[in-house]
Amino acid sequence: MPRGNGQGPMWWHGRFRGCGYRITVGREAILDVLTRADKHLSAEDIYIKVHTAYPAIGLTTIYRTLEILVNLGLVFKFDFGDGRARYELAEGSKRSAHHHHLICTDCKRVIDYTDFIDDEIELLKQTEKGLSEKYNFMITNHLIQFYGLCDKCRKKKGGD
Amino acid sequence: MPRGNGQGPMWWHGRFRGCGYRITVGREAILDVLTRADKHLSAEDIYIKVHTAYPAIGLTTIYRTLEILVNLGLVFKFDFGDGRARYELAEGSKRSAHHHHLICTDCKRVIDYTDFIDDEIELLKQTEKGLSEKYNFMITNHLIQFYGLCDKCRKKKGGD
DNA sequence: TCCTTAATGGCAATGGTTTCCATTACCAAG
DNA sequence: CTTGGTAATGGAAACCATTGCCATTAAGGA
Repeated sequence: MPRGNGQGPMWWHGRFRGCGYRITVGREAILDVLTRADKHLSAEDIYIKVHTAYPAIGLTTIYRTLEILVNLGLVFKFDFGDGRARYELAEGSKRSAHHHHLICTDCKRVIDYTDFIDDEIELLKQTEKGLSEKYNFMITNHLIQFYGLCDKCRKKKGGD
Repeated sequence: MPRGNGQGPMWWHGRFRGCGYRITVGREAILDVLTRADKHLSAEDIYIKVHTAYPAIGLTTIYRTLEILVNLGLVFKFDFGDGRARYELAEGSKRSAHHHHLICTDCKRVIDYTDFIDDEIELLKQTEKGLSEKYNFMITNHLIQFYGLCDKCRKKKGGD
């Protein structure tokens, strides 16, 4: 069933095999769900979606596969503060242009934004360069999140 | 015992009382530990330190107090990816100039850096302004973290 | 097709954090 | 200085996302 959705002939197979990982039905299903999803999903979200098509696949496999994907850099793992991790396909795969997150600390809603990204990326590059040199750190990734109250929660809280 | 360490006459008492919270020995001890600490502590770290001076204070109280402090904006809560939250006093209190974090994904070491902060803050301000307007979001806080391998772990992994 | 071994699934275990509830102790009022 | 209402507390149990364990299954090279 997960035939790549016409989105290219299993772009990740090579990367997977190259690292000695086998291609399995479960892994294809998980990648398929991640590819279709246009927003961050929790492990359980993914489990539920995969489960409808492949009831045999267990939650443990979801976690194990996600760990591999994160390590391979194919998937990003986020913590939005509600106690469960969220996953989304790294850019370069298909969907999902590079974006950052705006998180409502009240209702936990998450907004992806791509505005201002160019300037942010530019600064990040410079900062990463400076930091790598000064601390002899090999930077592979970054996280930028803004926290606050979304419009709805602002109103709920009364006025400002 | 926690007499504010001569660092000012309980700067947080007013803020606390103003919100209807009572001043208790446990809370003073926790604030004291946070004030002395110059790095991020886990709830358990704090518990252990508080516990030596006040064995009667339980872990539950640590968590409850930290939650209040975070809500009041007196303390920041971080997730460095090792399964336990870290807390540190917000700037404006005493120590801790504004800084961001550099996290080793291998050994979980965390480096605080203040370099480049000025440029980052400048850009963040602009971005926050733009985002607030566009999404009608009241931004109260931000999180910037860089992930990668620290010098030691780079060597361990073999060269580059 | 066969065989080695990675991958899997179900369930138990883990561990940080939260909930519950009876008890304690702030602290404003008298 | 007492008193009383109620927030705060602690200890243990509950929670719950995530991980470990192990016997079973199946990828995929030979």
